[in-house]
This record gives sequence, structure tokens and C-alpha cells, in this order.
Amino acid sequence: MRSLGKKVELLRIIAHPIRINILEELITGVKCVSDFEEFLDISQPNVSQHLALLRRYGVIDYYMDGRLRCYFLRDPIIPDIIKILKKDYMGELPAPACCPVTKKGKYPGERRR
Amino acid sequence: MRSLGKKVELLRIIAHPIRINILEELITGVKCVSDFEEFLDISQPNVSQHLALLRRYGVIDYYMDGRLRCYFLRDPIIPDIIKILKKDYMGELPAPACCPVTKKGKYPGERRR
DNA sequence: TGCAAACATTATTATATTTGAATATAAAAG
DNA sequence: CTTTTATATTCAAATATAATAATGTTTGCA
Repeated sequence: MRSLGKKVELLRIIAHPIRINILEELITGVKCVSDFEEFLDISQPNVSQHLALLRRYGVIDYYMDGRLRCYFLRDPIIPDIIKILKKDYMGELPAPACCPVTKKGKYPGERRR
Repeated sequence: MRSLGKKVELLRIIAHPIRINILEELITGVKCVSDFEEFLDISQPNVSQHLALLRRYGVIDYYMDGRLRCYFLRDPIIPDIIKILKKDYMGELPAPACCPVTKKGKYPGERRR
């Protein structure tokens, strides 16, 4: 199974607005490069560069249809990540219970700032 | 609610091996800076830099305990992301069903390579 | 009051990422 | 075979990120 390190690396690869946009679209189905050009407001070479990066890390792959390259999702972690990015999180995590222990000390002291 | 763009930005911030390591530890409870120094094999200033970055983006916060800073998790998206990073994904997503349609064409053509 | 512990900040350097421009390739059409 | 369409690759410039080294700040305590 894939190491945590590899998954963090993958996270770095997909943590880019355009690439997330690409992956969101691919979740809805197969798309070719010129499809992406339509709704991503960037040049064709730049689309290809982002696709190449995602391919290099095994996130996506493609089929050929004549001279079209039909891209699709390959890495099963992607839908889970996109789902979390679309989930609504409100508020903050609860402050830790009173007096938890670190290696060096206990608190409460003062709230910061 | 937080925009998708902001969440992608957050993803970029946490997509670093050391910061993921820090967040993993914080899920188990409160930790002070010297606690981190023990198991992260990096200098104290570097620990502080990573913590400062996570703080700046609201991912973590801290309480004071004398001269210790007791860090804890603040952003509720973090546990969900860590959970996915630890989940075991095997194989690949199923190839798209026969003959899906892009704006420009249909396939099947040939499988790549 | 003065010192040491715990932590933060700044500046510098090294390296990686992103984009745009130019060019290349491969397949289909003519 | 030549042209066109669809897409990829390469290179260079601009920018961002990461680590290290040096220094600063705050708090508790002798």
C-alpha cells in the first residue's frame, strides 16, 4: 500500500486551483483537452502542463479517440478529497479539555494574544 | 462558509511532510514546541516556522502555560484530511464505461501507450 | 535584577513551481 | 504528401517555498 509520504506528495500535486478544477470536472466524467480549454481560462499549453503533471503522478490517465485525448480519473483517493473540499465545515474544533498534558508541562495558562 | 479556493489554499499549506506530521500529532492531543522538537528531526527555528505558517492560516492555535506554548488543532477539516491520508486505497478507479461523450468526440479508441 | 529556558522572527541562500512563448508531434482530412 | 487539428514538450523568466544561521522576545526563577 502507498506510504503516507507518497500521499502527502500527491496532496502537494493536486493543491492548485486549476488542477482541483480539472479534477472536479473529471469526477463528472471523461473530458478531452479542448473541453478543459473552454472553462479553464488558461492557454492550451498550460492545460497540457497541468494534465502532464497529474498524469506523471498517476492521478489521471487517458484514452485516445482519434486525435482527442480523453482524460479520466485514476487515483481512487481523489473523489474523497474533492468531497471534503466541498463539505461545509462551520466553527472551530472544540478547545482542548482543561489541563491536558504535554511532555513538558500542563496548563491552563492564559489564552493567547 | 469558506470558499473552495480558500480550501485549496489550505491544502497547499498542509501539503508538506513535516506539517502533516505536526498535524497528526496534534490530533492525538496538545503539544508544546519542544515536544515537536523531539520527534521531528529539524531545528527549533524550523519547527517554529512551520507552526507559524499553520497558525497564520488558522489551522492551529495555542494556549500559554508559563513559557510553554501549547498548540492545538483549530480547523475542523484537518481530522477528515488526515483520515483520508491514512485510509488504504487499493487499485484504481474503474475505467469509464464504454463510449462516454466529451464535447468534442466519443471513444473507444485505443488504450494509451 | 539578571540569567537561562522556550520560543519567535528575520535575513539569506538554495531550490522548486508556475507561466508564457515558441516549437514539436501525431493523426486525420483533403 | 501536405495541411490542419489537437495536443505535448521545451526553455526561460518570474515567483514562491524551505532550510539555515543569526538574533530577538518573553517568562520564570535564583
